[in-house]
Amino acid sequence: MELRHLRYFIAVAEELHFSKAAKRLHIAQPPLSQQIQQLEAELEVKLFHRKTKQQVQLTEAGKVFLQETYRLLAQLKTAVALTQRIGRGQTGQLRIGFTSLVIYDLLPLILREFREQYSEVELVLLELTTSQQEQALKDFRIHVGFAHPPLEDDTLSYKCIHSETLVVALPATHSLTQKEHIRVHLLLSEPLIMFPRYLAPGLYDRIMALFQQKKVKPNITQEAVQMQTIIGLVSAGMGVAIIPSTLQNLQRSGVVYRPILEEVPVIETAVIWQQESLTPIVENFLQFTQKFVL
Amino acid sequence: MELRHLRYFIAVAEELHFSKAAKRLHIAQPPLSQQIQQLEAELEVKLFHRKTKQQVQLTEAGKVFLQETYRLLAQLKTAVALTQRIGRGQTGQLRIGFTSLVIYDLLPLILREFREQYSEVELVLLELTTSQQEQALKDFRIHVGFAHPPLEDDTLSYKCIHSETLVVALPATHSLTQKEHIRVHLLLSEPLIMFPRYLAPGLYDRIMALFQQKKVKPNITQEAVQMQTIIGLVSAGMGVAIIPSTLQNLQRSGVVYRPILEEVPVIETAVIWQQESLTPIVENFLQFTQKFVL
DNA sequence: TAAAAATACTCCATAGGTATTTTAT
DNA sequence: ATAAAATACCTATGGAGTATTTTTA
Repeated sequence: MELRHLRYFIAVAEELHFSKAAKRLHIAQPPLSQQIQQLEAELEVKLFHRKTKQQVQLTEAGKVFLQETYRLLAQLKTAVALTQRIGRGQTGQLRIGFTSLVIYDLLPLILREFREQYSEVELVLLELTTSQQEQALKDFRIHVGFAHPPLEDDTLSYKCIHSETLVVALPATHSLTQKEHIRVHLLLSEPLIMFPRYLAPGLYDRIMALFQQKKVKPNITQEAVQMQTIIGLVSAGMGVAIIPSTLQNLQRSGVVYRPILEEVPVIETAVIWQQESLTPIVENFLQFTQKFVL
Repeated sequence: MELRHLRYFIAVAEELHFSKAAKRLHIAQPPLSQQIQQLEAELEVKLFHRKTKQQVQLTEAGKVFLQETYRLLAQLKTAVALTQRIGRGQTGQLRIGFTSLVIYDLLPLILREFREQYSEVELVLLELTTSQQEQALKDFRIHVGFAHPPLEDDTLSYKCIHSETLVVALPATHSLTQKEHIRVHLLLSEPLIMFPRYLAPGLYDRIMALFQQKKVKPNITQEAVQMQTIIGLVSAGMGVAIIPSTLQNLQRSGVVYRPILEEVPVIETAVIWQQESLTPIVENFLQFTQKFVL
């Protein structure tokens, strides 16, 4: 049995007239009669009453088979549509890794717009450090990540979509706010508020490196897991902080941001993925993120 | 798209190896590759990863399509099975008309056994007189009937499956029980218990005819709708009754049955049906009733 | 080098066409 | 006499086979 038999059967069952059905199917009448006979032979069931050659009528079995055939072809249609949507990356699941840094600006922006365009794609978000994301990609636990170069694993693909610098966050009342630019060594005497190193080892080390160029150690008095908490502590006059510049978007009264005078490392954000397991959905997402490259 | 494509797709998806799948399908490998390519072209979706020619892998879309295809083919299978059961008269509905006479012996016997053999056939029973059954057949309200010839409509088919005679039911205390056979004219002086004529006009008229041969009228004192009630009234000594002989099976203390001496009309029971609307289920039923012809 | 899928071609089975017959209105 | 399905026979598309190439492990 082939779908052809089912399609032809529907035509005859609806027209109750072989010649008209044949016309509708753009074939001649004899082959249609043959195909229906084949179908009946394979089913070992008469689908049409053919007492006379003039009046074609469905048998009880034929009526039931017609309903079943409708359902079957409708399901085939939806199955094909579903498969196509998946094949085009319009539906399915997308697992995204991200660092704590992108959570404040870039990621919400991208996801909001992506959601609009690909409303059927289920997004699963996992906060992971850069190196955790690399491992998660290799384990297929995530499809893409937002991380910060350099990567340890050079088999992964990545594309920078954003870069920023470091700035100093000062309490508004602090005397250093008088200056337009801050020299790092001026911060040595200040209590420094940081995040735990495990949260973003790369960023942490680069901030530390600023001081180690001068062969001195900063005076870390507080650690906070959330960037918002760090800014809050600064606002409260508990100390100063060195943070990526996008975090200036966390406008908070009592906090003033100042650029650093010295050469400062660039903090890059990149989408990372595995080229070998590029699914349509990931492809769409990667293409989508391009819109957000400055 | 044809079912062939789906069947081939399943083979490749399960084997993840074109050559092995081709072997399983008893075709050569190249045509299998072609058919899968056709399928992918029609869907406009890649179902298999074919980065290398060695490792065949399902894409996400392919995985979903595989599940859908399983469901589709399973449904086709059950649809075919259902259609075949209906085509063979093994399932469906059978609407049966019957007169009050057959309810006491013949019908329960037939239905009990029919149910066992055709457990999936839903039986719908309608108590109708012979002429009501004839009309119901023409209106397709019933498929078969158990009725009593002669029929008014000679376009209907019928087959006698049972015939019986009339007997007299007497109270056990009655003096006529002394006789082995009863003459009808002896009943004239007795109170006669009958059923309303509309219940079985043919039978009623034939009982009356017994008396009218003698140009006399019986003395009908009671009417009861149920045969069981008539026998009950006889048992209570309220009068005598003339009844079809199978009703002797209603054994009841205080009632004695006696044959009638005179020539008495034969009461026939026939299955009746419309030859033009013979469905497999009716055919099976008719054949089945043949086992009950004495 | 071996193994597997893809390509190129060849062939024939069968879907579909044409002509005709059968049958019922 | 007309109309419709079935039958008989023919044609040709395309499914399947064979030989070969390509590609990767």
